[in-house]
Amino acid sequence: MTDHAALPTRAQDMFCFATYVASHCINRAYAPLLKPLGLTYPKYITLTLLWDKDWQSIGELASHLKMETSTVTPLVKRLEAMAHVRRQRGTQDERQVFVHLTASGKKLQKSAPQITACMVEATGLELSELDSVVATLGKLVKNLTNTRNSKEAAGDKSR
Amino acid sequence: MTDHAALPTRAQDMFCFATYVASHCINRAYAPLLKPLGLTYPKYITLTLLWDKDWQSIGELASHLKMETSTVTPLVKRLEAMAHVRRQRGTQDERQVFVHLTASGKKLQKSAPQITACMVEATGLELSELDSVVATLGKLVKNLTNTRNSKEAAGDKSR
DNA sequence: GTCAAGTATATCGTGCGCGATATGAATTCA
DNA sequence: TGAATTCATATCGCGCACGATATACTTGAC
Repeated sequence: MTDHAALPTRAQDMFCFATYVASHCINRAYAPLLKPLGLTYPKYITLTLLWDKDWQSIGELASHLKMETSTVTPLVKRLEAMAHVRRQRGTQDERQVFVHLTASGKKLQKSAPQITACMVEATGLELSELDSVVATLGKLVKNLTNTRNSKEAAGDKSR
Repeated sequence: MTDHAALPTRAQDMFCFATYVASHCINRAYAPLLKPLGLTYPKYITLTLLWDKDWQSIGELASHLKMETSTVTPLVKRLEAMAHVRRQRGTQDERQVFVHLTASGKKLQKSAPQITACMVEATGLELSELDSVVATLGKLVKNLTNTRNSKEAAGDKSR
């Protein structure tokens, strides 16, 4: 306990480390729940986005996931190989590829509430605590993504 | 209103999704700060653990990172290839491999405070908010790892 | 129409991260 | 002592995730 350092130096005290570790632990906790469905967490979360809104483009999905299209493209292809989604070139703009659910992809949604309940239960945390984490991390993500693109987007007049 | 109705269904509202996305955003934010040092975030966090305590075994590092040794082994080998650490078989127990810092590995520690400050700044969050996230995710990780290894955790220490 | 610039997705190489499996050392026990 | 078991690490195959680059399509200037 040193009082002169406001910023932590040990990995254990850093929010980055905590998020990094938690992310992998959550992934591992999901694995046994998703395995019976033949899904991984990235595949599952992509389906979740499509359950919320079907027919999204690769770019749209990547934007929600905060990921590069170079990650989403093969991910969607694997989902297509499992026949859960289908890819279709846009008619208006042929550069775009729209992803939509098949019957089997829609069917998986029925398993979601059970899986969510399982995960919340496994954390051993109150819903209020989880909500708080979601809110704070949401702000963090917003700020990190904003600062990345601020050079081009925002005016650089102030210097 | 049942308890079930209180659980979110949209990906955007789930703590898993929030943690997943935040983890990758943090990784991306670190990249430009670590690139001048030739490091990635997993390499950096491993060095951080060694700065806190030098001469740790592969298993010890894996335990702190909450990762499999199959992940840590090649990670440490890459750090060794960069001459930041050296691996050495244990003399007492020759199954173990101890990792220790070289001069160049120790030297990198000087960059850490600046990097930490940069990251905290980039989040745009108060230290109290970050501390809160660390605390809650810490409990989450503890609970998730406990349920996985509940058998061993029960009465192994008493021997 | 044609050329230039911009956009959406795809491809490639590298670095994680995991489970399953292998190898060799240490420990237990018959 | 020697066989069986346990343990620490290593290896392998697969699935992400990224940046850099390529390709095909669209838009705008002329």
